[in-house]
Amino acid sequence: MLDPKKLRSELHTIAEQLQTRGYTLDVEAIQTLETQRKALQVNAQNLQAERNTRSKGIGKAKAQGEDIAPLLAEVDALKVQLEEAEKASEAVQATLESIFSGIPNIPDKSTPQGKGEEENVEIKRWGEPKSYDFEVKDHVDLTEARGWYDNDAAVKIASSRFSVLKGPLARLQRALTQFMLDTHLEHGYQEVYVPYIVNQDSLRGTGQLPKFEEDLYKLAKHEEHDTNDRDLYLIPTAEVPITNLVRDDILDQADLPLKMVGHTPCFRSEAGSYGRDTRGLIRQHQFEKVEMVQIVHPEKSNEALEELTGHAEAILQKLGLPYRVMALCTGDIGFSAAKTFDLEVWLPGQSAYREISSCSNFQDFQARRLKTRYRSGQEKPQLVHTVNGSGLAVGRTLVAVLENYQNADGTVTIPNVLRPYMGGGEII
RNA sequence: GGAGACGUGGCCGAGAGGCUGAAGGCGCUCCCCUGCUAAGGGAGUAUAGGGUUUGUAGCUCUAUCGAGAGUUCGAAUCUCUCCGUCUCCGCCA
Repeated sequence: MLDPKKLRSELHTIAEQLQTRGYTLDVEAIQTLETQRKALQVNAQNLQAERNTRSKGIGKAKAQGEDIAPLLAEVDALKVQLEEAEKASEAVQATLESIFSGIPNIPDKSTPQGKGEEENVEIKRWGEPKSYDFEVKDHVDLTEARGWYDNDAAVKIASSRFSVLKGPLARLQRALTQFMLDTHLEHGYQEVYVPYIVNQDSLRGTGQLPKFEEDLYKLAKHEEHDTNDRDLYLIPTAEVPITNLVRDDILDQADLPLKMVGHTPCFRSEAGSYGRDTRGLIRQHQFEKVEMVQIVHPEKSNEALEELTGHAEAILQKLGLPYRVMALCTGDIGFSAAKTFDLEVWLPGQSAYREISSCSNFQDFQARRLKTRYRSGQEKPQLVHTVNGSGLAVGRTLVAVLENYQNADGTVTIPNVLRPYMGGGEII
C-alpha cells in the first residue's frame, strides 16, 4: 500500500507515476472522498472528545454525591449523534481504504518505461547457449520415456498441471534444492522453515490480497467450525510466510539487513493461463521454490536488490546455465513491486529464454501493510524496505539442467556442483 | 477431542465500571553525585491516526490493555464470538 498521506498531498504526481505502469488513478473520486473523510472524521472525533469530557464530569459529580440525572439526559442525545457520526466516518474511511489497497506501487525511478513485456530491457547475458550436433529433446521427452516423469499418474491422483517425478529425476530435484539452500547459506542468509498455509493477514501483508484472490488456493472450512473461523490459503510463494515473520515488528536498526532463505512448495491456481505452457514442468499448480527475502534499511534497498539478484545468478552460474537478466519495464512489474529483475534461463527444448527467477524491490509498499519498522536509538520507528527473489524456481531449474546437459543418447550429465548431492553420480 | 486456568507497555506485574494511557519493579536513555568499582539521587522512556502548520517542530484531538462485536453517560474491568498460551486427560508423526 502507498502512503495515504503522500497520496493526499501529491495525488496528481502519483497519478502520473502510476500512469507509466498503465494504471489510471481516479483522482477526482479520491479527492471527493478525501474531503468527505476529513469533515466526517473531524466531526466524529469532536463528538468523541465531547462525550469523554462529559462522561468524566458525570463520574466526578457522582463521586461527590451530586444528582447526575440531568447530566445523563444531556449526554443521551449526544450518544445517538456520535454513533451516526462514527458510522459515517468509518464508512468513508473503509471506501478509501479499499481504493488505496487496490493501487499498485509506484515504479522506482530506475525502472525502464514501457507498456508491456516487449519493452523489458535486457541488461546482461551470461553464458553461451550450447550448440548440439543432434536433435535436442525437451525435458518431457528426455524423462517420460525412461519412466521418470509421469503426467498421467499426476492427473489420476490430482488433476492436470501437477506432476509425478520418479527415480533419479525426483532425486535431482532434491539435489537442486539442497544445492541452492547451501549456496545461499554461504551468501549469509538464515535458513527458515515456515508454514505452507497462511491466513489472510499474511496475504494482505505481502499484497496478494485483496486483489489477487483468484490466483490462490483457499482452504475449505469445516462445516462444524464457526463462520468466524479464519480463512486459510496455500502459499503461492514462500515470500508470504517468510516476509510475514517480521509483520508488526519494530526491529533494531543494528539487526538490518535481515536475510532469510527458505524452500517451500508453491501453490498457484493459474487461473487465466489455460492454454499456456501446458506441456511439462514449466507451469504447474504445485512447484518447488527456494526464496530469498531481505528486510533492509530504506536507503539500501536498491543495493540489496542488486545483491540478491546476484545471489540468484550465482546459482545459474555454478550450474553453468546460460541466462540473461531483464529489467522489467513499468508496464510489466508486479503490483507490489517498484523495481524487478527477471532472470531468464536458456531452454534448448524451446530455443528460448524463460523466466526462472524474479527479484523485486518493494520499497515500503509491503512494509506499510506489514507494519514492519526499524528504530535506531530513541528515534521514531521507520518503515523498512523489503526485497525478495527466487533463488531459484526449482522445477524450472530442473527443466533447464535436463535440457542443457542432455546427451545424444538421451542421458543427462549431472553438473559438477550437483554431484555430491547425487551420491557422486555423473550421469543419469 | 474433553475439562479447567489465563492473555495488561521492551520484560515482570498491579488494577475487578469513572480521578487509569494505565501503580510498582526490572531494563534502557540523559543528568547529578562519587579516587576506581559498587552503590546512591533526579528526570525521561508505547504505537498509530486526525486537525492546525511550509514542516517528520510545536500545540491539540482520537484510538489502542490478544482481536472483533455488545451492554453503559462512561469498559483494561461486565457479556458474547474468535485467536492464542498454559495444566490435566485422550489421540497422534
